[in-house]
Amino acid sequence: MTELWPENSSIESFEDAFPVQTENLYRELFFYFRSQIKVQREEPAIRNLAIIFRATFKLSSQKGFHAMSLRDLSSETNISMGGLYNYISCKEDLAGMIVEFLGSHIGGHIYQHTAIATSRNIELKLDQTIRALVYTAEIFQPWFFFMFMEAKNMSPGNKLKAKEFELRSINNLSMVIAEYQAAKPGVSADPLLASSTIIATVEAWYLKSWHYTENKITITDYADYCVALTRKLL
Amino acid sequence: MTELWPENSSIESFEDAFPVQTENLYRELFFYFRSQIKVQREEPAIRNLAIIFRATFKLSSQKGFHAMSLRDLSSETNISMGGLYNYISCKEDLAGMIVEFLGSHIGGHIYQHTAIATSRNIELKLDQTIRALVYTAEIFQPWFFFMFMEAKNMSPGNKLKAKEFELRSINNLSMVIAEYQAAKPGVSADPLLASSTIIATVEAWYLKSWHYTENKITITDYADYCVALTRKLL
DNA sequence: AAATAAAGAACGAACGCTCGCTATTTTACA
DNA sequence: TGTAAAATAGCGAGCGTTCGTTCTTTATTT
Repeated sequence: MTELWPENSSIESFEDAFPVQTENLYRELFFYFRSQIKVQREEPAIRNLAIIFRATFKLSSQKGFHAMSLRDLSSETNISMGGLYNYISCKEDLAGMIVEFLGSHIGGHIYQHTAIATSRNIELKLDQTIRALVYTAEIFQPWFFFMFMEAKNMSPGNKLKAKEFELRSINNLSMVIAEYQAAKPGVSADPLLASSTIIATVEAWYLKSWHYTENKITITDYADYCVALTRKLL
Repeated sequence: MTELWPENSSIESFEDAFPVQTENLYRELFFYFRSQIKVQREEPAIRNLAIIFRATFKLSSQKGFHAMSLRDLSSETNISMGGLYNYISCKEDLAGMIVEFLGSHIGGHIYQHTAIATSRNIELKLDQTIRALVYTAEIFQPWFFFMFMEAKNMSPGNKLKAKEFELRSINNLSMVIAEYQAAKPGVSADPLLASSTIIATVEAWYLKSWHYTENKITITDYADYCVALTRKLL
């Protein structure tokens, strides 16, 4: 692979170009929350944060965050109750960290990174905006799933953050669609309804991932489909 | 309004024709579960079942079913702890009744009622299948929302029922789409991907109802949009 | 008077969370 | 470089509280 994103539109080139690398995810999370995490040594902290968050995603996707007890989390992670509390201030804060990190840190990168890079060609910009939505949905699948499913059960502050994150993705897409429509006079679908269908289709990827793996639909298939869908809609 | 569903495609005519009327909903629910409900006198039973189920939808949409305690439910309904247990056998059973009643009783009617009635004209059949999905999503909004959001947190048995219910709607739509495509040789979109986008769009109506009320999009607008969307997709 | 429905105190289990303690790693000095 | 001291990380029993559930008592309806 010599060409880079966005000229090369594969998920691999997208991942290479994306500011937050999967292998550095929990390193970044550690530094993001360093002031509120009691463990200061990098080596155990990053390792345990990865273990704790992955276990949280697993357990809360199985039975829901509220039904997951900290004793469940303790035995899933092999970290004691007291050990867990070196990384979180309270249970609700664990959900808060997920929302905050996805919303502010990762979300901040998503919109800077994708559309702007391809602004010279509006067709390409629209395509790659859609593709970036699908790819981030894939790369951060457990994060998005958690955010969608648990948002309504969170504290008001965290609930607000989750809602703002979703609205940002809708508005960002609507703007790109409006820009596309301005450049193509013949096209005049309702941008709001169109973007809500597109977003819902992207969301389906991480909400019903079992459905697509069962039917052997790959992320590449799905990204291509979403791009084609968008063209048909507008 | 003289014409009846499906020739008249408004939600009002759909409701008139639908076997389960809103005003009789909790009467039907009472008789469906009569054997396991301790209160046998109709008057208080139907009244309290309506109060209990509506409060369950309200509270669990606010904080999640698991986080809703039976003391929350007791004070929301003004029914004592002991009183609640005259209507449910345990808390999980309350979720089970919702899944069972929506899946078996109401769901049983949905597919018998809609598509078959309009089988003479495949275009009309497709349109009215979509419309029926949107209208039932509207009429039973709290039920569908609950089912979607709480399914993964339920007992294995209830989880299975919820999944079967969703698969039934996907399969039913896929069949109608396949039938439509067979009659229109030029059309050849992937029925699975198309139906998953359509279902996701319908689901968006009851999952993000706040979004559509904020933007003053009515159920009629949305049903029209979904029909148009389907035509564009295939 | 008999039967049914509603009430709410009481129970054991499980919850989030704390805290005194042990184990491990780093630092400081020889 | 080796070792004692200091600092950090991890542990898990136990705290007060709240949970789902039960059961006896009271109120209401037939």
